Amino acid sequence: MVVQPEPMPLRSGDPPHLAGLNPEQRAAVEATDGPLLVLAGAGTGKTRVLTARLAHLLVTGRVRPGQVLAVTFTNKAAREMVERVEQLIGRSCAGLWLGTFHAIGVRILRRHAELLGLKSNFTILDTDDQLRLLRQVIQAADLDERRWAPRVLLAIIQRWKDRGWRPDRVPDSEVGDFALGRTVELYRAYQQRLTTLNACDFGDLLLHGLTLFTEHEDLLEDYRRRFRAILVDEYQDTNIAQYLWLRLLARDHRNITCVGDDDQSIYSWRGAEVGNILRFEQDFPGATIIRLERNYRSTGHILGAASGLIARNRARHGKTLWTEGEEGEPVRIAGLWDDQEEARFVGEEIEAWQRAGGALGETAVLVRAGFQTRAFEERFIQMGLPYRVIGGPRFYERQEIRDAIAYLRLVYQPDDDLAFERIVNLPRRGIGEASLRLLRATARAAGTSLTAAARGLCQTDELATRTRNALAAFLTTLDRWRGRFGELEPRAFLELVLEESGYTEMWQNDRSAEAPGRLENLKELVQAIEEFDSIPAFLEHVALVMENGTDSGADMVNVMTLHGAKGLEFDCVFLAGWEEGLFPHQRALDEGGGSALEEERRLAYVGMTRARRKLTISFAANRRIYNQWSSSVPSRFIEELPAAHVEHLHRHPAARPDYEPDFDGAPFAPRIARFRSRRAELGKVIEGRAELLASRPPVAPGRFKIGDRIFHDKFGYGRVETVEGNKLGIAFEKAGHKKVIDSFVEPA
DNA sequence: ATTATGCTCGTAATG
DNA sequence: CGAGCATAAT
Repeated sequence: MVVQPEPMPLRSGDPPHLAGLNPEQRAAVEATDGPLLVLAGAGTGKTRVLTARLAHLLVTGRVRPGQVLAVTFTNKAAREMVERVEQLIGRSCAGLWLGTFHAIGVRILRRHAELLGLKSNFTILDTDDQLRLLRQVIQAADLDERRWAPRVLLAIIQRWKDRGWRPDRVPDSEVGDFALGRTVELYRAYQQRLTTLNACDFGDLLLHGLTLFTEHEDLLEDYRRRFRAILVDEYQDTNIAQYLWLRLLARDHRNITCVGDDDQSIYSWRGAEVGNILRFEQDFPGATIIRLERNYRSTGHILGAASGLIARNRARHGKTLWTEGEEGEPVRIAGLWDDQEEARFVGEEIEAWQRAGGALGETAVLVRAGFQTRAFEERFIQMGLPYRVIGGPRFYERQEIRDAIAYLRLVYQPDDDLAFERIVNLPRRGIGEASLRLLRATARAAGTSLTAAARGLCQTDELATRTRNALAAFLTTLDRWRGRFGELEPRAFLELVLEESGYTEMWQNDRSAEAPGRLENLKELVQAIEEFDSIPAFLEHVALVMENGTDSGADMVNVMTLHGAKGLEFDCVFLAGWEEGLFPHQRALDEGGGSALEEERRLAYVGMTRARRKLTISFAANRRIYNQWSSSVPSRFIEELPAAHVEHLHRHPAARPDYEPDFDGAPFAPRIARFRSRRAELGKVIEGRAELLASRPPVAPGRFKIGDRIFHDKFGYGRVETVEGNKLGIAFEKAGHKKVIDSFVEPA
């Protein structure tokens, strides 16, 4: 049965967590046990439903906090959820297992580390550490690390871990040419090194969990009994390993709620599998599926344009967003000469927005690739337009922060060889590569850590006296710090280490441009550590989190990548650089098969649905890439937008008859023939329309006539009864008579 | 041990 | 073009 949803009247007796929910939302919140998939379109109140459902479970007494497992994708989302739930139920929900998969993974792993041959104080490695380690592994296998790049191996191993494969489980068919087909051997060696280092990488946090569960039935039973309700946010972003976790844990009671939007799955390159959300009904037979399609965010035109675009994808559940809000302005499309003109155009538009009373903080410029932000930054600086770039290198990934943390790690864990290598000669202590090689060889031969090997080596005369003294002094300093480890507050301790190590001084003496910023960051780190009771607690936090401290309060234009914009919304959004090769990105086009292209299209959809009121899409005919000019052709996504919701502001610059594209040396070169035919089309349209240049609609308007059989994403099959402009009256086979906009409908 | 020079490579970025 | 890394030169 399909019912056109009506806003639910407020019932006076409703508890706060149910107040103001629409019928679908309410159904999702109140659904009883069993697998439940909530397909929540952009701006349909997904977070609201998730928190309300959690509150509902707690308030009705169906579960106690300690019996709920709730997973989110970012720490930020986790924090927000705790906050909102506590607000809804009016008390603390301490004891709740709420966090990212990885945070929950660590928590479980620390409890049972010994079952995996680890100590419970194991270190969590980041990408940098992993690469160092893999380089060693590749070298140890007598392979040329220039031919076989550690990065590539890391990607391969990560991929395998994402799928839940330990070295013994990697299918033969997946062993590629890398390292002459010895990848599994390298993977195994890497895991061995991790164990000796008492370390895990991020993939292990999930993979080891799976090993625990599958090899210790009793333990799995424990957790199954413990978690009587499971909630998962952003299900479209889960990887196979995470899916396997959920399936194991939910097997008995099957009381699992997943919330997500297949149309917003944009992280396959990070291991996410849209398949998980598409397959939900097969994975959890008898599952209830609830669609949230009422959008509270965007205008009708924005929604119509975005829906028309995403409808081109095949791999999707299919939803039709609708709104009771106003139509608003059509989505505007602007063709500019080059990236600078694009930046100028956007800048002027933002000024106009501001003059009309709009806030800068409510505007955003979203780009596909990081380098695109530069043109905007330059222009905004020139104009004196306040802006901030969101994203960029994260705080804890910065060199100086990683160095400082390496000091703490080494003090806390003398066997942390990676930390040792990082800072043993930083600042310079005269312990060079040659000495380090000897140290490594000694450690390896004795099967000990570098610290232990260094101690031994200082008793012999194998090292030059100078080096030996330097090393001995370093070890003594470390031991002194270790002596004061428990006695000082974390902040005082960190300050002591930074001071006595000469690390701060190193940057003070550095004359380079970035040195002041680095000192600034170190200060921030010192501030940040104050919130923690102990250094170990701080290290754990750092390994898992550490946000980029941005002053999100200030009224500034937001500039970021499309990926970075997921989950955010703004009144006025600019989507820049809609050109073939850039967006969709060439890599996606090269891949063939179409699934990569579909992900690009989802990315476009995510970008468009960030906008509440005003949406402008732009493209440039010429762009500098790697400091080389190259010509481009408008993105296919522009043509795919339903004409009814779109307005063209400029004629395409490349439509000039005298325009000669220069595709030579372009990193992503479109086909010249394709370009020429495109130009011919654009020329024709310009003749027809002086000012407004309409894109070629996917199918000509007025394409439906009375009696046509059609298909609608939401209402299914039907027959056209009336036609008024772009509005169709349809007799649906299942859903009765309805008026719909023709862009939501396709010929059956 | 540090510094200079040459080479390659270039989508997105959480835990 | 320029960051990041590896090798060569001092």
